[in-house]
Amino acid sequence: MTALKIRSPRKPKGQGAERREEILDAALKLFSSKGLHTVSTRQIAEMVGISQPALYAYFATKDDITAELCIRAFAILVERMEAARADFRPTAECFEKALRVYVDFGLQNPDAYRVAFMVEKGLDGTYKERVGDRPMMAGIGAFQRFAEIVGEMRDAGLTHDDDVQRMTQTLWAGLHGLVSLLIARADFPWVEREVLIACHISLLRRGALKGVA
Amino acid sequence: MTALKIRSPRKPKGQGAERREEILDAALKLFSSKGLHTVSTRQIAEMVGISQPALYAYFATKDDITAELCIRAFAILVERMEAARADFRPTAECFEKALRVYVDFGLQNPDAYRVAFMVEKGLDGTYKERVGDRPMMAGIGAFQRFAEIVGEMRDAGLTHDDDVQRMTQTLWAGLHGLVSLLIARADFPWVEREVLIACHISLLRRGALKGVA
DNA sequence: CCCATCATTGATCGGTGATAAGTTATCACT
DNA sequence: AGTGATAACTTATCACCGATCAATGATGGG
Repeated sequence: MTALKIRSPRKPKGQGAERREEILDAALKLFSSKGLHTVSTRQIAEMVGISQPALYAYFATKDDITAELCIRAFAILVERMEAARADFRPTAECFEKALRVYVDFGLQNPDAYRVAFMVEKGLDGTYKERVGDRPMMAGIGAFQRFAEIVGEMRDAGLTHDDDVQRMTQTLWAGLHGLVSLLIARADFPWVEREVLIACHISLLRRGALKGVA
Repeated sequence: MTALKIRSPRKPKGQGAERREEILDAALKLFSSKGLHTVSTRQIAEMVGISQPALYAYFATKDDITAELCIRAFAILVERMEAARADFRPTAECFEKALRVYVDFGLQNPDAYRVAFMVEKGLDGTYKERVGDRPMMAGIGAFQRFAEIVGEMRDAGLTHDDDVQRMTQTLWAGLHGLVSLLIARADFPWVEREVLIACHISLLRRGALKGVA
């Protein structure tokens, strides 16, 4: 019988279909500890336990690996933003809490954050051509969740700026600056971290909202 | 005569001592057009008109070239910050102008800015060991000029926060976020750039200063 | 005129991302 | 069991990278 045979996945030497996950895990681990540029495909392959060319069966390019990690990082961020939006009401307190969700995400997932927002993508556009703008689309997705929250604040008449996109981009930039600097320049003589974060978020809140000086 | 012979610079084939400047000029030009990672020492050498190993007579490492460019760029920033401070009076207008000096500098020297604040320095510290923190120190020099301006605003009783370091770090993070994202994510669907900058600076000003809602 | 000096170079090293061709193992089907 | 197709993987290799080194060649001093 076997009227219609479903192609079953083979698992010859390694764990088969999980191989791709193993590669991503190894890559993220290595990127986190050694930095993106200093990690080679051979190192990734060695950690997975396969030969270096074997990677290219799952990813066309090294950049594709980082792009995939980037997309996943954004997915996590989207998840958290949606959670934050679930019990959101347009108040200054909720607003600050949403900003903190972003900061906490970045600081709790510094590796993912690095890959998502701090990776240098060549100016000539070769990266974009090869990898497509899927990572960018994922980023915009996360951004839009944030925009929805800002939109609710605007609708409640609490924001200084009526343009949601503009205000969201500004706030995002403000948050990203703090997170990226804390991650990339951990050895800078920062003021105590929690104090700095609270101070920064307060500043953004004062700058964004009306009548909460 | 010639009681004391000054070592006269030799100019065997090229222009001698100016060679170093030529290298820096070529490197900056290439970095600007093609991005930091995709430019090779051979390309730099070819543009200067010398062989690739000849570079290493002037710079110990490729990173040293970028570091030198970075330091020079920040010298310019310090210069601009001091110029901004020269005719600075503790008003909201002057304050915004100072913020804009930083943003303009970053956008006009994206490669130097990258090297100073956005380049991934392997967490193992190999980069730092080779090149030192001279680029970052140069950046911090500019940071301190900025702190002086914030200090004047505080002394005039215009800031929300009395702690100058804390406030300066917060503002710096806010500015850095905008600059670094505009540089690294140039293809993001940003609101019109000038508008976004103005909006961002206004937000930071509202968040930092009292009674200028 | 010769020599010491030093900027400069071709050759080369280990390492990189990526490709091509060949090998092995598993499958469907007889 | 045997066969062909194919997926998974490997070895060998390519062009290029940053960096090093012995050799080259021009220069100025004695």
